[in-house]
Amino acid sequence: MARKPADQSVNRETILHAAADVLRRNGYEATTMKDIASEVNLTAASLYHHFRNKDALLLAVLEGGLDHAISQIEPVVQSNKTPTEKLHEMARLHVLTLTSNTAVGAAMIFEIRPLMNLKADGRNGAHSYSDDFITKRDAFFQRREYFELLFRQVVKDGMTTGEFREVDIPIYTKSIIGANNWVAVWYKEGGRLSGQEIAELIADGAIRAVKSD
Amino acid sequence: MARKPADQSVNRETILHAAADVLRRNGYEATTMKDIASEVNLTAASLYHHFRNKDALLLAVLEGGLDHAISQIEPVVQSNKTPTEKLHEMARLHVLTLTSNTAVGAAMIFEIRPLMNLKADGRNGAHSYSDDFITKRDAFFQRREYFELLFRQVVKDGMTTGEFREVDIPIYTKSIIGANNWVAVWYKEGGRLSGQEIAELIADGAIRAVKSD
DNA sequence: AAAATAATCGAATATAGATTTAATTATATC
DNA sequence: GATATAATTAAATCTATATTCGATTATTTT
Repeated sequence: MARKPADQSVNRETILHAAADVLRRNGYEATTMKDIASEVNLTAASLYHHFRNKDALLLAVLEGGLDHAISQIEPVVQSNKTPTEKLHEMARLHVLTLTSNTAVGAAMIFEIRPLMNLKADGRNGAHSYSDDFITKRDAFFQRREYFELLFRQVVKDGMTTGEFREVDIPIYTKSIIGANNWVAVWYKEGGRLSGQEIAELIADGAIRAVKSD
Repeated sequence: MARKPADQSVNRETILHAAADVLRRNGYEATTMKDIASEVNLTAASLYHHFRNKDALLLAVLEGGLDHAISQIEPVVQSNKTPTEKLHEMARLHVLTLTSNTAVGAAMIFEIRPLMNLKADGRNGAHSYSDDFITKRDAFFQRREYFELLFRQVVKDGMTTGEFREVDIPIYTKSIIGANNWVAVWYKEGGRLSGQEIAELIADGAIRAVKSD
């Protein structure tokens, strides 16, 4: 057996989905190429036809997740709603994103640290990361800051219009995002509340925390 | 060289502190015994004199962190303050715990998943976890639930007294804890605000989210 | 229907990293 | 001071991966 017939063949997207799933279960470091490969009925070796290496594969998963989240939030910021409405909708969509794709959601949280603090190898014989990987990693973090910036902007606008009280913008933005992100940690499908309901409740709380008296 | 003179000798506590630090930087999976050993000028082999294995060592760090957090929160719950005061103080102390010990704080977040989803080895030749480890792991999670329960109880009390609006207790508790926990992700010493200030601000937000109108 | 390209695999390579073992030296106890 | 125990190490072991390589078969292009 070598190349599989067309209908059993696997494409990049399929691999990314599977990888996200494995990542959610095991985390960055504990995820093996074999784990991912098995998920799509390939061997580890075959993955290297689709991705340069493990780093590249896993980073691609995170990029996809972040892009999706941003694509949800961005239009809301640009709409002509009030800051209150915007913030509510943004928080709601953020949580919804996390509940509907827990794989990516959890990755967005748990893989940050391994990515931030790349093992300072290089001296010892360990694999040092490719330039390409570092570049993409940095771009990922910039985009992640942009995501947060979108929230900050709306909080700021709300303070300007007087809808929001005078809060410390970075702190409150991070609090809101933190509360949202935490959902990815505990949410399990089939629980008492739907993703929709949870998103709504959490968004309500976010607004309450910043609303003027 | 074999046994070092008394003043260069290392004890269990010292190792745990160092381990917490390495853990914060690298995370559970990426932390090697050598990493920890170097931090206290030992060899990896020496660690096995103090701890049965890597699992036991790392779990000990988490246990210590959680115990400390609980020891901070528990007295507040048992005090005769109002629920509003209690919740504020609990959130404040929780955040303060995280900023003053970021190592443990981050561990409490990032090591949950690797611990929850232990690689389902056993079939293949991989090391399966010792019974002792599993037992301690489970105890850790139970204690972690207890920590959350303390918050839930106060939220519930606040609803009873009417100080808090009718919120969904689990969701709001998790939101508050999530916002708090997130601090461990972004907090860096020497930033614009002190841990004290940050803790205060976040606690304010937590109260606002649940306060009655 | 050749020729080129894509997708896959088994097997080989290389290595890091947990754990074990046996030896060595420092403290403690008697 | 002799004996036991504690702390440490270097070296060996063993295994799980990541990654590479060459061969093989399926599509696609010409």
